[in-house]
Amino acid sequence: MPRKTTPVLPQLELRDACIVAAQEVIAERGIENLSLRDVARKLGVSHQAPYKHYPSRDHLLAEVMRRCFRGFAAYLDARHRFEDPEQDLESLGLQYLAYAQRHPLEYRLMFSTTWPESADRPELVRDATHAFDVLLGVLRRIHGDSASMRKKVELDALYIWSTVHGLAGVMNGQCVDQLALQPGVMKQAIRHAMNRMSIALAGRVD
Amino acid sequence: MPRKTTPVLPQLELRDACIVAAQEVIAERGIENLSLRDVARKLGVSHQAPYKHYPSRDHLLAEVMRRCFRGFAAYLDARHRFEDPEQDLESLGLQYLAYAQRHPLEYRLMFSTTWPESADRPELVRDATHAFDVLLGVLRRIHGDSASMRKKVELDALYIWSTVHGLAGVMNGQCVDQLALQPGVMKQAIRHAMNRMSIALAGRVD
DNA sequence: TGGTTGATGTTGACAGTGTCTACTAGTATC
DNA sequence: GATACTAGTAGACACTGTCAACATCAACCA
Repeated sequence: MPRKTTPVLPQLELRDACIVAAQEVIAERGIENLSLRDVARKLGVSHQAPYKHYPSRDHLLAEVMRRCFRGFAAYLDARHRFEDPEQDLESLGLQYLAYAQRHPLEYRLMFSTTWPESADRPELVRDATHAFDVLLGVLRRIHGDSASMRKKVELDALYIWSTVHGLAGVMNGQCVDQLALQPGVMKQAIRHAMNRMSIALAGRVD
Repeated sequence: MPRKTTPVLPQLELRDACIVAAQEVIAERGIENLSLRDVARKLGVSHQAPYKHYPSRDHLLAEVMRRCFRGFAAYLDARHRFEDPEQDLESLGLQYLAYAQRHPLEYRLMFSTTWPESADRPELVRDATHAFDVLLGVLRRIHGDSASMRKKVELDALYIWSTVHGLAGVMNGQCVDQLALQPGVMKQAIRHAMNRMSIALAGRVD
């Protein structure tokens, strides 16, 4: 007969502590160098202790990713809101880019890491697609939510996501430092790309 | 006194064979599961043999990446050329995306993998930035190469790169399958984004 | 009350990994 | 022929993820 009581505190503590320790290790040594044994050592427990809470290293990593997605979603939701949906869209884009710049590690973890196979798909997906859902919401405020507009909204959402996501990737990718651009170009790049995007969205497309 | 003769064939054979085997392993099991010992086993040599040609696993990986960049550059250079620079730009973008779709693994390896620290920087960088250089070249044909235009060209190059690169990332990312989009949207997404981008580039920006 | 159960932890082992060292065989140069 | 260098092998090391077998201990039920 399974125990029906809720687990007591110390148990939850280790489960959460694993996440925090894992994030620290990732910040110090990178995602690919994350080791469960490091996490255990950092917490002063045996190398098998984390296995009582996560079936495998990948499950732990998946949980870290899920929390990143949640943090990212919360960050986007905390953006400056505007009545005007066009302004709100810009605010959303800038907030997206701000996150990518302030949390490059988390951003890389979310969008440049092969998802662990063991990832708890439905849960992870829900958190992961939140940014896109927000984007869809803003676009619906612009284009309306009629059936005829639905496809258009999604197409524009993909376009915007591509540009912003691409910009984020380019800005903290490894290549961009090596490009020997004119001075000041990188600083202007975001502003310029956002302007171009606004022009694009204002235009008509069949 | 170091030997001055050029190395004979069999030595080069293993050096190159390591790359091919590594690419196979990556295709089968993914980048993060690439092991030098796998490579050695695949080639029927001892686990230490590859070390005679590459100082470390990372050096081998860097060489694989370099060849990917070269193949990518060649693929772009083999695109359909147009007299009209605007058409050429579109051709370049589509070719870029075609590569990303046909060689998702290589694309991921080049743009979503942390570069090995041991990477032979100048060599790798030269091959890695080729795509960007081509893009700059096309834009110079449009805007001219005057000093006053240089910054503008680079800004537009970054914008275009972001959009195309972002599109490629979105198209073969892990998230996009989970978005439950309207039927047919994904197929149109590239066309739509390219159209939007053309509109953006046709517009004026200060 | 005492036995059972399940959660949480430990230790020890295993295979697999990258890499170091020490060795062998061959070959080009002096 | 002596020497030096290259390309390869074999063994060891520390590290990894993970499996299995234990130890505790609180909660539950007879």
